Amino acid sequence: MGSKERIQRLKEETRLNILDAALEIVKEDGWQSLSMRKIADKIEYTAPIIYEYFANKEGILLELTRKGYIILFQELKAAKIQHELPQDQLEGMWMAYWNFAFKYKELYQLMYGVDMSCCEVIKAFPESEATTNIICDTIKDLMTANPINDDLVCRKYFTFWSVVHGLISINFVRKGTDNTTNQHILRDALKGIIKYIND
Amino acid sequence: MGSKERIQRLKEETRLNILDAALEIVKEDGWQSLSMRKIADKIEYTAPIIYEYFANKEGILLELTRKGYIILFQELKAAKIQHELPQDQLEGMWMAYWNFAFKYKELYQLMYGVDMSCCEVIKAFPESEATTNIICDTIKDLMTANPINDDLVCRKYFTFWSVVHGLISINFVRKGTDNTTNQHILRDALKGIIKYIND
DNA sequence: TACATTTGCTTAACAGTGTTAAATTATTTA
DNA sequence: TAAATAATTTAACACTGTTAAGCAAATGTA
Repeated sequence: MGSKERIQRLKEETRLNILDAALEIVKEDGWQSLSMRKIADKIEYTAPIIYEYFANKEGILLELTRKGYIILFQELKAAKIQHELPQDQLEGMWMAYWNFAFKYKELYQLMYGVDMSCCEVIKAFPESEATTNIICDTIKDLMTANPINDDLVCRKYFTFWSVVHGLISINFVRKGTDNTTNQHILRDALKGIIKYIND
Repeated sequence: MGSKERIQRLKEETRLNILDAALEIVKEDGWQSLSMRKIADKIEYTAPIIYEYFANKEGILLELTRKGYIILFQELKAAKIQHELPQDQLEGMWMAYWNFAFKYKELYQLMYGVDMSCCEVIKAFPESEATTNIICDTIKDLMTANPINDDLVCRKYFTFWSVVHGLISINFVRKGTDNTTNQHILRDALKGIIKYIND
Protein backbone atom coordinates (compact mmCIF):
# COMPACT_ATOMS: atom_id res chain seq x y z
CA MET A 1 0.00 0.00 0.00
CA GLY A 2 2.05 2.95 -1.25
CA SER A 3 -0.81 5.33 -0.58
CA LYS A 4 0.76 6.12 2.78
CA GLU A 5 3.55 7.92 1.02
CA ARG A 6 1.18 9.59 -1.40
CA ILE A 7 -0.77 11.00 1.52
CA GLN A 8 2.47 12.06 3.16
CA ARG A 9 3.37 13.87 -0.01
CA LEU A 10 -0.01 15.59 -0.14
CA LYS A 11 0.39 16.71 3.45
CA GLU A 12 3.78 18.12 2.70
CA GLU A 13 2.24 19.93 -0.22
CA THR A 14 -0.49 21.63 1.81
CA ARG A 15 2.17 22.58 4.33
CA LEU A 16 3.99 24.41 1.59
CA ASN A 17 0.70 25.79 0.33
CA ILE A 18 0.09 27.35 3.72
CA LEU A 19 3.47 29.07 3.65
CA ASP A 20 2.95 30.23 0.08
CA ALA A 21 -0.54 31.51 0.83
CA ALA A 22 0.73 33.42 3.86
CA LEU A 23 3.49 35.10 1.89
CA GLU A 24 1.10 35.92 -0.93
CA ILE A 25 -1.31 37.63 1.44
CA VAL A 26 1.53 39.61 2.96
CA LYS A 27 2.75 40.68 -0.47
CA GLU A 28 -0.73 41.88 -1.29
CA ASP A 29 -1.67 43.66 1.94
CA GLY A 30 1.25 43.59 4.37
CA TRP A 31 1.98 41.67 7.55
CA GLN A 32 -0.69 43.53 9.45
CA SER A 33 -3.33 41.95 7.27
CA LEU A 34 -2.21 38.33 7.59
CA SER A 35 -4.75 36.14 9.37
CA MET A 36 -5.30 32.43 9.84
CA ARG A 37 -8.71 32.60 8.23
CA LYS A 38 -7.37 34.36 5.16
CA ILE A 39 -4.70 31.70 4.76
CA ALA A 40 -7.37 29.01 5.12
CA ASP A 41 -9.48 30.73 2.48
CA LYS A 42 -6.59 30.77 0.05
CA ILE A 43 -5.80 27.06 0.43
CA GLU A 44 -9.53 26.29 0.39
CA TYR A 45 -9.79 24.89 3.89
CA THR A 46 -11.06 26.20 7.19
CA ALA A 47 -8.78 27.79 9.74
CA PRO A 48 -8.37 24.95 12.27
CA ILE A 49 -6.65 22.56 9.88
CA ILE A 50 -3.67 24.91 9.74
CA TYR A 51 -3.01 23.87 13.32
CA GLU A 52 -2.35 20.35 12.07
CA TYR A 53 0.64 21.70 10.20
CA PHE A 54 1.85 24.50 12.47
CA ALA A 55 1.63 24.96 16.21
CA ASN A 56 0.22 28.46 15.77
CA LYS A 57 0.54 31.61 13.72
CA GLU A 58 4.01 32.26 15.08
CA GLY A 59 5.02 28.83 13.83
CA ILE A 60 4.24 29.95 10.31
CA LEU A 61 6.23 33.14 10.77
CA LEU A 62 9.18 31.22 12.16
CA GLU A 63 9.16 28.88 9.19
CA LEU A 64 9.09 31.81 6.78
CA THR A 65 11.93 33.42 8.70
CA ARG A 66 13.95 30.25 8.34
CA LYS A 67 13.22 30.16 4.63
CA GLY A 68 14.41 33.76 4.43
CA TYR A 69 17.73 32.95 6.04
CA ILE A 70 18.25 30.03 3.70
CA ILE A 71 17.62 32.16 0.64
CA LEU A 72 19.81 34.95 1.98
CA PHE A 73 22.66 32.56 2.56
CA GLN A 74 22.41 31.21 -0.96
CA GLU A 75 22.53 34.69 -2.42
CA LEU A 76 25.53 35.59 -0.30
CA LYS A 77 27.32 32.45 -1.36
CA ALA A 78 26.57 33.09 -5.01
CA ALA A 79 27.90 36.63 -4.67
CA LYS A 80 31.06 35.51 -2.93
CA ILE A 81 32.19 32.99 -5.51
CA GLN A 82 31.94 35.59 -8.23
CA HIS A 83 35.03 37.34 -6.91
CA GLU A 84 38.57 36.45 -6.05
CA LEU A 85 39.78 39.20 -3.75
CA PRO A 86 38.33 39.29 -0.24
CA GLN A 87 37.54 42.99 -0.46
CA ASP A 88 35.57 42.40 -3.63
CA GLN A 89 33.84 39.41 -2.07
CA LEU A 90 32.86 41.51 0.92
CA GLU A 91 31.48 44.33 -1.14
CA GLY A 92 29.67 41.84 -3.37
CA MET A 93 28.08 40.08 -0.44
CA TRP A 94 26.80 43.25 1.12
CA MET A 95 25.39 44.33 -2.19
CA ALA A 96 23.71 40.94 -2.39
CA TYR A 97 22.37 41.47 1.11
CA TRP A 98 21.00 44.79 -0.03
CA ASN A 99 19.40 43.27 -3.09
CA PHE A 100 17.89 40.48 -1.05
CA ALA A 101 16.19 43.00 1.21
CA PHE A 102 14.35 44.54 -1.71
CA LYS A 103 13.77 41.37 -3.73
CA TYR A 104 12.32 39.59 -0.70
CA LYS A 105 11.09 42.67 1.11
CA GLU A 106 8.46 40.85 3.13
CA LEU A 107 10.88 38.20 4.33
CA TYR A 108 13.43 40.85 5.27
CA GLN A 109 10.82 42.69 7.30
CA LEU A 110 10.03 39.49 9.11
CA MET A 111 13.65 38.53 9.70
CA TYR A 112 14.80 41.89 10.99
CA GLY A 113 11.63 43.34 12.46
CA VAL A 114 11.36 46.30 10.12
CA ASP A 115 7.68 46.67 10.61
CA MET A 116 5.88 49.88 9.80
CA SER A 117 2.68 48.53 11.25
CA CYS A 118 1.90 51.54 13.37
CA CYS A 119 1.12 54.82 11.69
CA GLU A 120 0.67 53.22 8.27
CA VAL A 121 1.44 56.33 6.30
CA ILE A 122 4.17 58.24 8.07
CA LYS A 123 3.40 61.55 6.46
CA ALA A 124 6.36 63.73 7.20
CA PHE A 125 5.51 65.43 10.48
CA PRO A 126 6.41 69.08 10.78
CA GLU A 127 8.01 68.00 14.04
CA SER A 128 10.25 65.54 12.27
CA GLU A 129 11.47 68.21 9.90
CA ALA A 130 12.89 70.21 12.79
CA THR A 131 15.17 67.36 13.76
CA THR A 132 16.25 66.88 10.17
CA ASN A 133 17.02 70.56 9.81
CA ILE A 134 19.06 71.02 12.95
CA ILE A 135 21.40 68.30 11.79
CA CYS A 136 21.55 69.30 8.15
CA ASP A 137 22.40 72.82 9.20
CA THR A 138 25.42 71.56 11.07
CA ILE A 139 26.47 69.42 8.14
CA LYS A 140 26.38 72.55 6.01
CA ASP A 141 28.54 74.35 8.54
CA LEU A 142 31.15 71.69 8.06
CA MET A 143 31.17 71.90 4.30
CA THR A 144 33.90 73.91 2.73
CA ALA A 145 32.49 74.02 -0.81
CA ASN A 146 30.82 77.19 -1.95
CA PRO A 147 28.02 77.22 -2.96
CA ILE A 148 26.88 74.29 -0.85
CA ASN A 149 25.62 71.25 -2.68
CA ASP A 150 22.25 70.58 -1.08
CA ASP A 151 22.09 67.16 -2.62
CA LEU A 152 25.36 66.21 -0.98
CA VAL A 153 24.16 67.51 2.38
CA CYS A 154 21.11 65.30 2.06
CA ARG A 155 23.22 62.30 1.17
CA LYS A 156 25.57 62.85 4.08
CA TYR A 157 22.60 63.19 6.40
CA PHE A 158 21.27 59.90 5.07
CA THR A 159 24.58 58.21 5.67
CA PHE A 160 24.70 59.40 9.26
CA TRP A 161 21.14 58.42 9.87
CA SER A 162 21.58 54.98 8.39
CA VAL A 163 24.60 54.19 10.47
CA VAL A 164 23.05 55.33 13.71
CA HIS A 165 19.60 53.94 13.08
CA GLY A 166 21.04 50.67 11.89
CA LEU A 167 23.16 50.31 14.98
CA ILE A 168 20.21 51.15 17.19
CA SER A 169 17.73 48.79 15.64
CA ILE A 170 20.21 45.96 15.54
CA ASN A 171 20.80 46.61 19.21
CA PHE A 172 17.09 46.38 19.83
CA VAL A 173 16.73 43.09 17.99
CA ARG A 174 19.91 41.51 19.32
CA LYS A 175 19.73 43.05 22.74
CA GLY A 176 22.33 40.70 24.15
CA THR A 177 25.29 42.73 22.96
CA ASP A 178 27.08 45.16 25.20
CA ASN A 179 25.94 48.74 24.98
CA THR A 180 29.20 50.53 25.72
CA THR A 181 31.02 48.59 23.03
CA ASN A 182 28.42 49.62 20.51
CA GLN A 183 28.67 53.19 21.63
CA HIS A 184 32.36 52.86 20.85
CA ILE A 185 31.59 51.52 17.39
CA LEU A 186 29.17 54.36 16.85
CA ARG A 187 31.63 57.03 17.88
CA ASP A 188 34.27 55.62 15.57
CA ALA A 189 31.87 55.42 12.65
CA LEU A 190 30.71 58.99 13.25
CA LYS A 191 34.24 60.34 13.37
CA GLY A 192 34.93 58.53 10.12
CA ILE A 193 32.02 60.10 8.31
CA ILE A 194 32.72 63.53 9.72
CA LYS A 195 36.35 63.28 8.69
CA TYR A 196 35.47 62.63 5.07
CA ILE A 197 32.45 64.82 4.86
CA ASN A 198 33.92 66.90 2.04
CA ASP A 199 34.53 63.98 -0.32
CA MET B 1 -19.01 81.04 34.81
CA GLY B 2 -15.39 79.94 34.93
CA SER B 3 -16.46 76.30 35.05
CA LYS B 4 -16.24 76.15 31.28
CA GLU B 5 -12.52 76.52 31.52
CA ARG B 6 -12.26 74.15 34.42
CA ILE B 7 -14.03 71.49 32.38
CA GLN B 8 -11.79 72.26 29.44
CA ARG B 9 -8.81 71.76 31.69
CA LEU B 10 -10.16 68.44 32.92
CA LYS B 11 -10.70 67.26 29.37
CA GLU B 12 -7.19 68.21 28.46
CA GLU B 13 -6.02 66.27 31.47
CA THR B 14 -7.77 63.05 30.52
CA ARG B 15 -6.40 63.49 27.02
CA LEU B 16 -2.93 63.46 28.49
CA ASN B 17 -3.92 60.62 30.77
CA ILE B 18 -4.83 58.54 27.74
CA LEU B 19 -1.42 59.16 26.18
CA ASP B 20 0.35 58.42 29.46
CA ALA B 21 -1.65 55.25 30.00
CA ALA B 22 -0.90 54.05 26.50
CA LEU B 23 2.83 54.60 26.91
CA GLU B 24 2.78 52.94 30.31
CA ILE B 25 1.12 49.82 28.90
CA VAL B 26 3.63 49.69 26.09
CA LYS B 27 6.52 50.04 28.54
CA GLU B 28 5.11 47.14 30.52
CA ASP B 29 4.17 44.73 27.76
CA GLY B 30 5.17 46.15 24.38
CA TRP B 31 3.28 47.68 21.48
CA GLN B 32 1.70 44.37 20.60
CA SER B 33 -0.17 44.39 23.87
CA LEU B 34 -1.63 47.90 23.64
CA SER B 35 -5.42 47.92 23.39
CA MET B 36 -8.15 50.49 23.74
CA ARG B 37 -9.80 48.58 26.57
CA LYS B 38 -6.55 48.40 28.51
CA ILE B 39 -6.08 52.14 28.14
CA ALA B 40 -9.65 52.67 29.30
CA ASP B 41 -9.06 50.43 32.30
CA LYS B 42 -6.01 52.44 33.30
CA ILE B 43 -7.77 55.79 33.15
CA GLU B 44 -10.83 54.26 34.85
CA TYR B 45 -13.25 54.75 31.97
CA THR B 46 -14.74 52.51 29.35
CA ALA B 47 -13.26 52.20 25.90
CA PRO B 48 -15.68 54.33 23.85
CA ILE B 49 -14.89 57.59 25.62
CA ILE B 50 -11.36 57.45 24.21
CA TYR B 51 -12.96 58.16 20.85
CA GLU B 52 -14.04 61.53 22.21
CA TYR B 53 -10.40 62.48 22.49
CA PHE B 54 -8.85 60.62 19.54
CA ALA B 55 -10.27 59.59 16.19
CA ASN B 56 -9.03 56.05 16.67
CA LYS B 57 -6.13 54.00 17.95
CA GLU B 58 -3.86 55.32 15.22
CA GLY B 59 -4.66 58.83 16.41
CA ILE B 60 -3.10 57.98 19.74
CA LEU B 61 -0.03 56.52 18.06
CA LEU B 62 0.33 59.60 15.87
CA GLU B 63 0.18 61.87 18.90
CA LEU B 64 2.82 59.82 20.68
CA THR B 65 4.96 59.94 17.55
CA ARG B 66 4.67 63.71 17.52
CA LYS B 67 5.65 63.84 21.17
CA GLY B 68 8.65 61.71 20.33
CA TYR B 69 9.83 64.09 17.65
CA ILE B 70 9.44 67.05 19.97
CA ILE B 71 11.50 65.40 22.69
CA LEU B 72 14.11 64.27 20.18
CA PHE B 73 14.47 67.77 18.83
CA GLN B 74 14.95 69.19 22.31
CA GLU B 75 17.67 66.67 23.08
CA LEU B 76 19.42 67.45 19.80
CA LYS B 77 19.28 71.15 20.50
CA ALA B 78 20.62 70.69 24.00
CA ALA B 79 23.48 68.61 22.63
CA LYS B 80 24.32 71.11 19.95
CA ILE B 81 24.69 74.16 22.18
CA GLN B 82 27.16 72.30 24.35
CA HIS B 83 29.80 72.54 21.64
CA GLU B 84 31.42 75.21 19.55
CA LEU B 85 32.89 73.41 16.57
CA PRO B 86 30.48 72.01 13.99
CA GLN B 87 32.19 68.61 13.97
CA ASP B 88 31.77 68.36 17.73
CA GLN B 89 28.19 69.52 17.45
CA LEU B 90 27.49 66.87 14.86
CA GLU B 91 29.02 64.08 16.88
CA GLY B 92 27.22 65.30 19.98
CA MET B 93 23.87 65.39 18.24
CA TRP B 94 24.19 61.88 16.89
CA MET B 95 25.21 60.64 20.29
CA ALA B 96 22.13 62.39 21.65
CA TYR B 97 20.06 60.69 18.97
CA TRP B 98 21.51 57.38 20.07
CA ASN B 99 20.77 58.09 23.71
CA PHE B 100 17.26 59.15 22.89
CA ALA B 101 16.60 55.82 21.19
CA PHE B 102 17.43 53.92 24.34
CA LYS B 103 15.99 56.39 26.84
CA TYR B 104 12.69 56.55 24.97
CA LYS B 105 12.89 53.12 23.41
CA GLU B 106 9.14 52.73 22.92
CA LEU B 107 8.81 56.10 21.23
CA TYR B 108 11.75 55.36 18.97
CA GLN B 109 10.17 52.08 17.93
CA LEU B 110 7.00 53.91 17.10
CA MET B 111 8.73 56.72 15.22
CA TYR B 112 10.96 54.54 13.11
CA GLY B 113 8.98 51.32 12.89
CA VAL B 114 11.49 49.13 14.66
CA ASP B 115 8.97 46.58 15.73
CA MET B 116 9.91 43.07 16.72
CA SER B 117 6.28 42.09 16.93
CA CYS B 118 6.59 38.94 14.89
CA CYS B 119 8.63 36.09 16.28
CA GLU B 120 8.75 37.60 19.76
CA VAL B 121 11.92 35.87 20.81
CA ILE B 122 14.23 35.71 17.84
CA LYS B 123 16.31 32.87 19.17
CA ALA B 124 19.35 32.77 16.92
CA PHE B 125 18.41 30.43 14.10
CA PRO B 126 21.05 27.99 12.97
CA GLU B 127 20.22 29.29 9.52
CA SER B 128 21.05 32.84 10.52
CA GLU B 129 24.44 31.78 11.80
CA ALA B 130 25.43 30.60 8.35
CA THR B 131 24.97 34.07 6.92
CA THR B 132 26.91 35.60 9.79
CA ASN B 133 29.75 33.17 9.29
CA ILE B 134 30.17 33.54 5.56
CA ILE B 135 30.67 37.26 6.00
CA CYS B 136 32.85 37.07 9.09
CA ASP B 137 35.09 34.60 7.29
CA THR B 138 35.69 37.10 4.54
CA ILE B 139 36.37 39.85 7.03
CA LYS B 140 39.01 37.62 8.58
CA ASP B 141 40.55 37.06 5.15
CA LEU B 142 40.98 40.78 4.88
CA MET B 143 42.66 41.17 8.22
CA THR B 144 46.40 41.39 8.25
CA ALA B 145 46.92 41.04 11.99
CA ASN B 146 48.10 37.70 13.28
CA PRO B 147 46.58 36.19 15.32
CA ILE B 148 43.20 37.54 14.30
CA ASN B 149 41.29 39.48 16.90
CA ASP B 150 37.88 37.82 16.92
CA ASP B 151 36.41 40.68 18.85
CA LEU B 152 37.46 43.10 16.16
CA VAL B 153 35.99 40.86 13.46
CA CYS B 154 32.71 40.89 15.29
CA ARG B 155 32.80 44.65 15.63
CA LYS B 156 33.56 45.15 11.96
CA TYR B 157 30.74 42.81 11.05
CA PHE B 158 28.42 44.84 13.24
CA THR B 159 29.49 48.03 11.58
CA PHE B 160 28.81 46.65 8.13
CA TRP B 161 25.49 45.24 9.18
CA SER B 162 24.39 48.45 10.83
CA VAL B 163 25.19 50.58 7.81
CA VAL B 164 23.45 48.27 5.38
CA HIS B 165 20.48 47.46 7.56
CA GLY B 166 20.06 51.08 8.49
CA LEU B 167 20.05 52.16 4.90
CA ILE B 168 17.58 49.44 3.99
CA SER B 169 15.10 50.09 6.74
CA ILE B 170 15.22 53.82 6.20
CA ASN B 171 14.51 53.12 2.56
CA PHE B 172 11.53 51.03 3.58
CA VAL B 173 10.10 53.69 5.84
CA ARG B 174 10.84 56.64 3.56
CA LYS B 175 10.17 54.82 0.34
CA GLY B 176 10.07 58.02 -1.66
CA THR B 177 13.81 58.31 -2.05
CA ASP B 178 15.57 57.11 -5.16
CA ASN B 179 16.98 53.63 -5.01
CA THR B 180 19.98 54.03 -7.27
CA THR B 181 21.23 57.02 -5.32
CA ASN B 182 21.06 54.99 -2.13
CA GLN B 183 22.87 52.14 -3.76
CA HIS B 184 25.56 54.69 -4.53
CA ILE B 185 25.67 55.80 -0.91
CA LEU B 186 25.85 52.19 0.18
CA ARG B 187 28.72 51.35 -2.15
CA ASP B 188 30.70 54.35 -0.96
CA ALA B 189 30.10 53.52 2.67
CA LEU B 190 31.13 49.92 2.13
CA LYS B 191 34.34 50.88 0.37
CA GLY B 192 35.09 53.21 3.25
CA ILE B 193 34.72 50.53 5.88
CA ILE B 194 36.64 47.99 3.84
CA LYS B 195 39.47 50.44 3.30
CA TYR B 196 39.93 51.01 7.01
CA ILE B 197 39.20 47.51 8.15
CA ASN B 198 42.59 47.13 9.81
CA ASP B 199 42.29 50.16 12.04
C1' DT C 1 -39.51 75.18 40.51
C1' DA C 2 -40.62 72.27 36.24
C1' DC C 3 -39.48 70.98 31.84
C1' DA C 4 -36.33 70.44 27.96
C1' DT C 5 -31.79 69.87 26.35
C1' DT C 6 -27.39 68.94 26.31
C1' DT C 7 -23.43 66.41 28.18
C1' DG C 8 -20.84 62.32 30.04
C1' DC C 9 -20.59 57.86 30.21
C1' DT C 10 -21.91 52.96 29.80
C1' DT C 11 -23.91 48.87 27.80
C1' DA C 12 -24.60 46.26 23.75
C1' DA C 13 -23.44 45.04 19.53
C1' DC C 14 -20.73 44.06 15.02
C1' DA C 15 -17.08 42.27 12.55
C1' DG C 16 -12.77 40.78 13.00
C1' DT C 17 -8.64 38.24 15.38
C1' DG C 18 -6.06 33.49 17.28
C1' DT C 19 -7.19 29.18 19.11
C1' DT C 20 -9.51 24.96 21.02
C1' DA C 21 -13.04 21.28 21.58
C1' DA C 22 -16.83 18.95 19.85
C1' DA C 23 -19.41 17.27 16.07
C1' DT C 24 -19.56 15.60 11.56
C1' DT C 25 -18.22 13.59 7.44
C1' DA C 26 -15.24 10.67 4.68
C1' DT C 27 -12.02 6.95 4.40
C1' DT C 28 -9.87 2.87 5.65
C1' DT C 29 -9.77 -1.48 8.10
C1' DA C 30 -11.74 -5.93 9.82
C1' DT D 1 -21.42 -4.54 5.70
C1' DA D 2 -19.91 -2.82 10.33
C1' DA D 3 -16.41 -0.80 13.13
C1' DA D 4 -12.50 2.14 13.60
C1' DT D 5 -9.83 5.78 12.15
C1' DA D 6 -8.72 9.92 9.83
C1' DA D 7 -9.96 14.39 7.78
C1' DT D 8 -12.49 18.40 8.00
C1' DT D 9 -15.94 21.59 9.67
C1' DT D 10 -18.92 23.96 12.95
C1' DA D 11 -19.27 26.19 17.24
C1' DA D 12 -17.42 28.42 20.76
C1' DC D 13 -14.20 31.39 23.81
C1' DA D 14 -11.73 35.34 24.77
C1' DC D 15 -9.86 38.82 22.72
C1' DT D 16 -9.36 43.06 19.26
C1' DG D 17 -11.09 48.09 17.21
C1' DT D 18 -15.12 50.61 16.58
C1' DT D 19 -20.01 52.33 16.40
C1' DA D 20 -24.83 53.04 17.88
C1' DA D 21 -28.16 53.13 21.30
C1' DG D 22 -29.45 54.04 25.91
C1' DC D 23 -29.23 56.07 30.38
C1' DA D 24 -28.33 59.34 33.94
C1' DA D 25 -26.66 63.49 35.62
C1' DA D 26 -25.86 68.29 34.81
C1' DT D 27 -27.23 72.33 32.51
C1' DG D 28 -30.18 75.80 30.18
C1' DT D 29 -34.70 77.83 29.74
C1' DA D 30 -39.62 78.99 30.91
